[in-house]
Amino acid sequence: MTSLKIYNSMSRKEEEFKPREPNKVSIYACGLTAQGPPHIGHIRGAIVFDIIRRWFIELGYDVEMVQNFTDIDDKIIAKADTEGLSSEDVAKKYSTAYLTVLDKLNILPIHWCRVTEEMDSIIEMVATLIDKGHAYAVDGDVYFKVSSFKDYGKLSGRNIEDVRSGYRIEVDERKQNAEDFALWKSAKPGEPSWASPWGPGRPGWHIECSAMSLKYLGKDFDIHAGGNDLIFPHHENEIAQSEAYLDSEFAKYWVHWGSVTLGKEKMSKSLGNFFTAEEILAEFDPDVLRMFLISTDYRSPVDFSRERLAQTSTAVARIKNAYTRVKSVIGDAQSDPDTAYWGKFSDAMNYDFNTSAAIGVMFEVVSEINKSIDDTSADNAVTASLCAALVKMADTLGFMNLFSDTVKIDNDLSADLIQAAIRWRQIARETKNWAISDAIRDDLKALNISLQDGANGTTWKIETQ
RNA sequence: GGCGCCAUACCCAAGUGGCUAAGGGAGCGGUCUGCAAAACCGCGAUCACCGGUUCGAUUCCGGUUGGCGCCUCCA
Repeated sequence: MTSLKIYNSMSRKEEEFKPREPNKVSIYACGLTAQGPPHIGHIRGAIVFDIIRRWFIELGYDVEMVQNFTDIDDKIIAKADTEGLSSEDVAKKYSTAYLTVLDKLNILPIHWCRVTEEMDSIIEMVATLIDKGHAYAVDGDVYFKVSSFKDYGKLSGRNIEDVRSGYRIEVDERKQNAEDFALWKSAKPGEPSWASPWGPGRPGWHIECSAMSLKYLGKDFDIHAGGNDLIFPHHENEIAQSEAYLDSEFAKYWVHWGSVTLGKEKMSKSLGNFFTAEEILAEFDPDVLRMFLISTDYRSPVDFSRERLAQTSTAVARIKNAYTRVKSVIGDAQSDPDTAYWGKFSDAMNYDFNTSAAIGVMFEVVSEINKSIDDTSADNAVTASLCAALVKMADTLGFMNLFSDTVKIDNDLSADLIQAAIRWRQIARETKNWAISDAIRDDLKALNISLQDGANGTTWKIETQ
């Protein structure tokens, strides 16, 4: 088997994946701040790490997958004011919305953690950083002293001077240097707060991910993932505080996915140019959304539009059509997946999860299947192995509905009745009784069953949507 | 200004120095067909531009042009 290559943002190269422990992989993916409905950009992240994870499972790894919710921060407090809810309820509302969407999208279960439930480990980490001289407390706030960490900027390619000169917002004068960032923020009157050695307050944004990933995955865990907009400052700061705390390496591989754009401009909550996952899923099948988002390399930006999603629907229908047609030829014949195509698919996935190429292979299989349907001399055993390869590929990529409708009815009396109707219609056709022939087809159509006449006989499929 | 990423056909998009530059959508022509739908066959790319390295560059290096992201909160 060829080895798995992963693009590591730290080295900016594809590297051979070597797990910390044999056959085990630990992944931490930065989650979201639960302050608004999840949009397509969030969904892309979820689907990217879901596919990475499914491929590790396919390769035989035990996968430990942790993701966080930021359930307390400035924006949540602000949102609580405008919505007339508590911060806690705001966080609960939007984290639940995200979980609901993940469920619809067939995302594998995740080990969730939440900032408000991890205060002890966060406070311990901040205290240790102060003890080690990497942080200082001022008036109830705690800041990380960036100049105390030699490697600062190694992920994003910046140095401290770059960061200082690029600093555009007003600098809090209590900070020793502009680039220092908050580990702990004191609470203003009326704000939710937690007790700490520096007074009541809440964690800064970056410390939570360090504390939670280290708590659940341990030092030197395998993969730290997130959107590429998190590289600076979030991941850079995580590295600084974590490696200063550990005196050793934090995570081994850094995986960053690209943004979703709208008219080439990044979709984001602050710009307001986003589609929510909910509204898109009301219009399109989850498999169509998944297919759309993974037909571009995960590291590149992907431009979102309903037109492109509609094109993807057509492409998805091609796969469904091939499957339903071939099923009515080969029936339930079981077979091992075709090794040549599966090998090609694996090679694609093993090279930094090249889903675009992998999907290309799926369509090559679809094409082969379609040819075999019209070819009366085709070997059904070969066709069945192509079909098995297609199903395995779709499962591996996390598609859920491509084949389910047919499978459901295949095991039912209905399938036999449909076949009977097709025979009656064939008799009508042979006697050129088009009225009866079309009536049968129309009646089945009313039941969402469509018929297709081919050189090799008539096939049927369930119409979805 | 600093730090990065990107440029492949009408649109989307893969491409790990050498083999016909994958695949999807749209289009055009044909086959099959009572009609319909689906499918099949055929048609299409001097790989943004200019240099360099190499026997050989879409691929590596430098520059130019154009686009995008991060440097405030972002997935």
